[in-house]
Amino acid sequence: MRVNVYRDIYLPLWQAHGPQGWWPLLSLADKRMMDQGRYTGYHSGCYDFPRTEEERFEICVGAILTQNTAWINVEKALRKLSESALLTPSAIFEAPHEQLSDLIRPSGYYNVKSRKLREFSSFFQRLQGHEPSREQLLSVWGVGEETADSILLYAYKKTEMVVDAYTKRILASFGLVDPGMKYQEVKTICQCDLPRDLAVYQEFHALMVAEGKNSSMA
DNA sequence: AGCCAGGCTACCG
DNA sequence: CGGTAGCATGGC
Repeated sequence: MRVNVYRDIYLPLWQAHGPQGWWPLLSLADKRMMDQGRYTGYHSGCYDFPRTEEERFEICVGAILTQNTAWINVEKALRKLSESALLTPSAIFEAPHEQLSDLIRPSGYYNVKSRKLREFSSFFQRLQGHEPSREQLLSVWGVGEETADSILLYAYKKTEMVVDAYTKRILASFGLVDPGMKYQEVKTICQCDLPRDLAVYQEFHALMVAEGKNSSMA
């Protein structure tokens, strides 16, 4: 019988790891835990986020900073931005490159990411609170397919599956995808077996990462 | 002490 | 088109 993504992958991972409560937010984090290198900004079992436009923007910034980067380092950068009152679109857009790149240094690629954040901040301001389309997001310099879908799924609660390196690796281990398969193809494979439900989509992606992280394969 | 992390762009053939 | 160098820090 053919592997079913929901029955054979999602449900077992849910049983193993439980609800992940993505996307993590600074406002929900315990600073003492964070100082020990443990991130605690999750909200397991609650999908009523973001609650404010500030939280929405924070998710977008995190989505850009986490490109090919461990979350622990993104968290440091986010906290620095927040402490310097630079976690708003206008502040980031107006900040000098030197200051911005210095604050986000821990998340790596700080010169490129500094530009990406400025470009995105400009875009976000122009939205005037409206929801961006996937196409609009992709038109922003520094936003690719995965980042666009992360923003749509977690910041705007759209049922768009996020496909990352872990997802491809895990689905490949089930023989569902070939290495080198395009983003959209993998996305379609995930979405066709999963109920079109926000919580399921968010948890599926988060569970992929949880599973991918603790099984240090390759 | 390497290896690698929740990618994307630019440029090459 | 597909393939790949470049970007960079910090944790394990």
